[in-house]
Amino acid sequence: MNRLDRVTDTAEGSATNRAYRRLRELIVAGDLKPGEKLKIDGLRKRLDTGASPIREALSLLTSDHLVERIDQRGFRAAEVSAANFNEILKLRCALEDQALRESIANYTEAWEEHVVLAHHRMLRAQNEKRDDFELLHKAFHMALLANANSPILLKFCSQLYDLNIRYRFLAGRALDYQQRDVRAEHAGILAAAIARDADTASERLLNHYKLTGAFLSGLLGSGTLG
Amino acid sequence: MNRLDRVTDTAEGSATNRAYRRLRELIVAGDLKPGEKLKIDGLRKRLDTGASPIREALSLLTSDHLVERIDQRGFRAAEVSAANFNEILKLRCALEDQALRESIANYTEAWEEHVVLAHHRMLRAQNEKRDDFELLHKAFHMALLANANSPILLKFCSQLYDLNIRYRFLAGRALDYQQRDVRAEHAGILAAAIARDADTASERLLNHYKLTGAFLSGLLGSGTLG
DNA sequence: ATTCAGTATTTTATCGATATTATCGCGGCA
DNA sequence: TGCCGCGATAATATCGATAAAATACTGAAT
Repeated sequence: MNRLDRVTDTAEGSATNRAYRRLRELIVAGDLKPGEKLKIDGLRKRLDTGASPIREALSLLTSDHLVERIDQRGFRAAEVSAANFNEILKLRCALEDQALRESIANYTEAWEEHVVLAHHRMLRAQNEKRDDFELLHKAFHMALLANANSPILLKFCSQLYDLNIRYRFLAGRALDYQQRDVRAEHAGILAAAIARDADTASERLLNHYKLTGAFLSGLLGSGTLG
Repeated sequence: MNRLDRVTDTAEGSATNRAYRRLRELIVAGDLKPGEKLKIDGLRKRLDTGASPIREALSLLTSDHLVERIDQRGFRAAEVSAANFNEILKLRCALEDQALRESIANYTEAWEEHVVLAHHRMLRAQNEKRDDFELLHKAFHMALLANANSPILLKFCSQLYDLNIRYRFLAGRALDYQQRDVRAEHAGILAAAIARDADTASERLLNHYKLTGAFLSGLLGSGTLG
């Protein structure tokens, strides 16, 4: 593979990075099912790359709790369970509460503008039903927390976000976002955040998660998921 | 390398696992200095193994925030800074507070016995000045939190513990544990935990961390490190 | 039928080699 | 003198092959 081929590849960066992003997509979106054995050779063919990048990408994904590594017995996609889902929800609420409050405490105009922009981009994608909505939705939520200036906390939140969204995909993408006025919830969080009202912002944010959580928890309980 | 050689190796498990453990030791103990470039070939010779296990171990360590991976530019040991240290301390307090309270809320006799045992082993190692004290010290703290039944939270706490202990090593192992009656602090935490007094236990645990934290923060501020 | 041992097959883990990329140093030029 | 680009060097990333381990399979004995 020479330089020119590289450029025309679907994504830039090293083969490992591409494999990492692609595999994460596949797991989060549920194309690789929970508990499924991730055979190197199969993935090698599927992603059209060597075994080394695959192995390294899978190693990286173990840190995101999306892949489990069993010594000498390869990799498998992380299992899902109601307990796991509830743990993620609880942790998310605790960590994002803290991050959002610190973010607001460190208020700057630059941050406010970033958040407003992220919200607008998300809204636009939502209205146009563009397929990058999920990406921008995450970007909005991360933007809210970014001003906490706490890289580790932010990374934890990002990981938990991905773990959570995986359950949304498993439950069926269409189901959840029709039921409520999610736009209003987002707008409410944004408004409270830029008004520097940490209590209200946090309450709305956590409510936003808990509503989705209760909905998904119901599905999980009724055995809809794997 | 055949089967018999494997068994006589310093540690068991795959080459990747051995490299992972060894590299983590080296970084936490400060033998690999913060910010130091981690050249594959150098480590390959130092640990007497191939490049693949080294790369994979370094990938795993990035998830522990002990190694930074820069695409196409290799790996380096994570930097240290006062800001980073304070972030770790703050997060640790928040997460361990939650974990400890849940652990106590889920009280069982089996858990109580585990904690008592872990405490005793740590104490014995401390009295005999054995070199596995650090390992047993971590085991005691993790045992306190284990009953929260929250694997992700526990893993976060474990990672933060390692990140924190790294600063202790960098500051010089001897310095901190002479100043206070750490034995009494541990005993106090244990007593409150098995008395199921979550408020007291958490207060003592957090104080335990904050005392060490203030001490190290002082050293950091005076430019003793990095 | 069931269990067990031994064998065949699949899969993982690891090595050695190569291609690609970054880095360093030197000489020419403003 | 200082800076830019080019070539040499070093390091990374990746591949293909092999060794080691686990899994699946077969058939005999109970």
